Amino acid sequence: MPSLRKAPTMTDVARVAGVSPMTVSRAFKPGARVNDQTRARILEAAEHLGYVFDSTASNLRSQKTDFVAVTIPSLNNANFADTVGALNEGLQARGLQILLGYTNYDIHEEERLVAQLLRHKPQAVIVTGGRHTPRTRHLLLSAAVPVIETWDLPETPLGHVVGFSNADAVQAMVDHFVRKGLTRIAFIGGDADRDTRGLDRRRGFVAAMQRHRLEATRLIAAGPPPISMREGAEAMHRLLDSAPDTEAVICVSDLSAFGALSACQRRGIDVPGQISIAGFGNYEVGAICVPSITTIDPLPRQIGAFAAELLCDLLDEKADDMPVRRHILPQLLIRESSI
Amino acid sequence: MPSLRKAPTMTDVARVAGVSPMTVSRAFKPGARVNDQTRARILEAAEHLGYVFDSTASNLRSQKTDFVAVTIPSLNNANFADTVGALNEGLQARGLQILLGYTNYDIHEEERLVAQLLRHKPQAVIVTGGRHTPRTRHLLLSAAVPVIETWDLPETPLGHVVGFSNADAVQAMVDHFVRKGLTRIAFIGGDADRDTRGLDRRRGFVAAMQRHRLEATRLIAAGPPPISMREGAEAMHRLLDSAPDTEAVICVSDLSAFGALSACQRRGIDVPGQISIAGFGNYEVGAICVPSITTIDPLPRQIGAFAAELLCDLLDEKADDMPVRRHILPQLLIRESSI
DNA sequence: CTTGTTTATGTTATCGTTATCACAAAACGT
DNA sequence: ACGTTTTGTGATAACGATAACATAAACAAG
Repeated sequence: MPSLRKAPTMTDVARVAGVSPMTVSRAFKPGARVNDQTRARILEAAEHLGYVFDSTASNLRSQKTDFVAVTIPSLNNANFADTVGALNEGLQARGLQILLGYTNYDIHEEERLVAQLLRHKPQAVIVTGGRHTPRTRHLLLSAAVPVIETWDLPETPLGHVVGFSNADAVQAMVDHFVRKGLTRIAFIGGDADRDTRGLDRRRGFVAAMQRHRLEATRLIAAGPPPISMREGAEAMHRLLDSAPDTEAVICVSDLSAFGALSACQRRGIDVPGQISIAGFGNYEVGAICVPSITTIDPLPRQIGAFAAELLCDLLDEKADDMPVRRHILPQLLIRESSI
Repeated sequence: MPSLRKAPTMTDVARVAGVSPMTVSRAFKPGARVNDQTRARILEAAEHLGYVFDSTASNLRSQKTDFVAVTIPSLNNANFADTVGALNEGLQARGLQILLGYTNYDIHEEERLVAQLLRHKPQAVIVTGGRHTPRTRHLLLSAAVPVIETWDLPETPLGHVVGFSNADAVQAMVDHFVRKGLTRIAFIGGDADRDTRGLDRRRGFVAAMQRHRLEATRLIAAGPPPISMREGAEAMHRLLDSAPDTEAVICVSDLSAFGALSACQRRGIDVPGQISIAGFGNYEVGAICVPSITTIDPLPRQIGAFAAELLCDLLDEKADDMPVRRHILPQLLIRESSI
C-alpha cells in the first residue's frame, strides 16, 4: 500500500505531536536536549505517520553531508572488499554512509568517478592508490575535504596516507627465496600500465633481483588487470614453455598464483618440489589449496580500520592539519608452496 | 591549495557568465534548451571558478534523488559483486548513484540498513533475497518507490523480482548425480537460519532426494554464513569421518566445494574417482582448480543487468504498475569433479 | 528575594538548486 | 505580412531541515 499522499515532513510530525518543527528536529538528533516525554511523543507521532527523516534536506541546510566517497579498483576483489568492510564498520557508528565507486583499474575512470562523487559533497574522499590524473588531483585538492590515499605510499601524496610499499613487500619475498637457495626466479604480473600496485610489485621484484646480482629476465606479462586465476594459469604455461628451468615464481596476487599452481598440476609438475610459487594478498584460496601458497598479507582490514579511525579524528578535528602517513607492515606468510 | 573561501554556487557562475542562475542550471542538464554559445560560456565560467554541482540541493528541490539503494549479504562475494557491477553499469548512463549496504546475511541488519538507506530518499530499492523482517517489509512498502527483490523467487514479493529458484537449481544437480548412478549423496551447507538462499538449496536437495526415494540424511552443517572454503574443508572432514561411504557431495557454494576438494586431497581421496563434488555459483576457483568443479551458474551479471533494465523502464514509466517477475535460468556446468 | 544558570522550546531565515510561470525574439507556415 | 509555434532566457518561490538567536520556566546560589 504505497501511500499516494505526499510523504509526511517534520512539520506534519510537529503538528501531531503538538510541538514546533524545531523540536522535532532535535528529537531526531541523538545529542540534542529534548524532554524525554516530549521526545517519546514525537517519535510516536513520527512512527504513526510513517515519517522518514530526509537526509537530503538536512545535508543541504547544515552544509554537512553524511557521505564519505570511496573508490576502489574493483568490487570483485576480496582485498579491497575487506578494506571497505572494515572502513564501513568504523564509520557506521558516526552514521556515515559510504558512496562507493570502482575505477576498473583505470585512472581516467577514476577521474570520472571522483567528479561524480564530489557532486554529493562528501565529508571526505578515500581513494585506492597514489597515481591519479592531473585533473583528479586538481579536483581532490580543491574540494576542501580530507583525502586519504590507501594501499600505497605515494611520493607526492594528496593528503593523508594509509598504506604500505608494494615494492618492499615483494623484495622481502625475493629475499625469502634467495635465502632458500633459489636463483632462477620469475615474476608473473600485468603488462599494461594500469595496475599501479602491480607495477610497484614488479619494480620491487626487479630491484631485489639486481640487489642479489640475479637476472630479472623472467618477467611474464599476464595482460591487463585484474590478473585473475585464468591469466595466472596461462602465464605459467608460457613461463614453463619459455624457461622450463625456472625454480620459483612470484605472482602479482594469490589468484594468479593459484592459477599458476593449477597449471603446474595439469602438467604434472610438483610444487614445491620442482617449482616454488608465491602470491600476494593472503586470499583464502591460497590458505586452503594443496599445497597452500606462500604469500604476503597486506592486512586489508587494518588499512580500512586505520582509515576510518583517521577519518573520525579528522572530522572531530582531533587531528591537526598535518597530513598523516600511516604505514602498514605486510606480513610474509611462508606456506607449503615454497621450499 | 584547498580554497578557504566558500565554494562557488550557480549564482557565482551566473554572475561571471552574465546570465541568470536558472540558465546555469539548464546548462548543466543534458536535455535542457540552452543556446550553444551561452552553454559554452557558462561551462567555461564554471570551470574557471572551480564550481562543483551540488546534487544535495538539486535532489531536494526536484524531490527526485539520483540514488538507488542496494543491499547485498556480503561485499566479499564474487557473485553479489558481479550483480552489483552489472547493475552499476546499467545505471551509469542515467547518472544514478548506487547506495550500497551489506547485511552480513542478517535480516535484522538488513532492517537497520534499509531504514538508514531510505533516509536518503532513493528512487528505488534493490534487495537480495525474499525474506525480510515485518518491519523491513513495512518500510519498503510504504516508501512509495519501486522495490526489486533479487537472487530468489519470493512467495509473497514486495514488488518486482529478478531471480531464480535456488531449490530447483540444486534439484537439477541431484538429478545429474542420480543419472550417473550415484545414490549416497551428501549436502554441505549452513546450519543457521540466516542464509535463506543456502537453506533453499538444502530444501531443494532434500526434496530431490525424496523424489528419487533416496535417503537425505547426509546433511553437514558448516556453521553460520558466509560458508567459505575453510568451513567447506572442515565439513568435508566431518563427513568423511561420519559417512566414509559417501559417493557424492553437493556444496552450498563453489567456495565450500573447493574446501571440500582440498580436504579430499589432504586425505588422499581421489575426486571424482572415489567421491564426486559439486558446488554452486560458478566462482572462478571452481573453473581453474584441478579437478575443476561441477557447478551451477546463477548468471549473477544477468541478474544485475535485468534489474537495471527493469529499473530504467520503471523510472521512465515505460513499464506499467504490474509487478514484474523475471526468471533467471541457472546453468548446470558439468566439470571434472563429478563422474 | 534577587541574580545567574540551566533546561526546554519557539521564531525566523536560509542552505543551493530548480519547478513553474512569464515573456521577448526568432523561426515558421500560409 | 500576420498569426502561430519554437527557442532562449529570466523572476519568483519553494523543496525540508536546521543554524542562530530568542525566550520562558525551573532551579541554584548568594
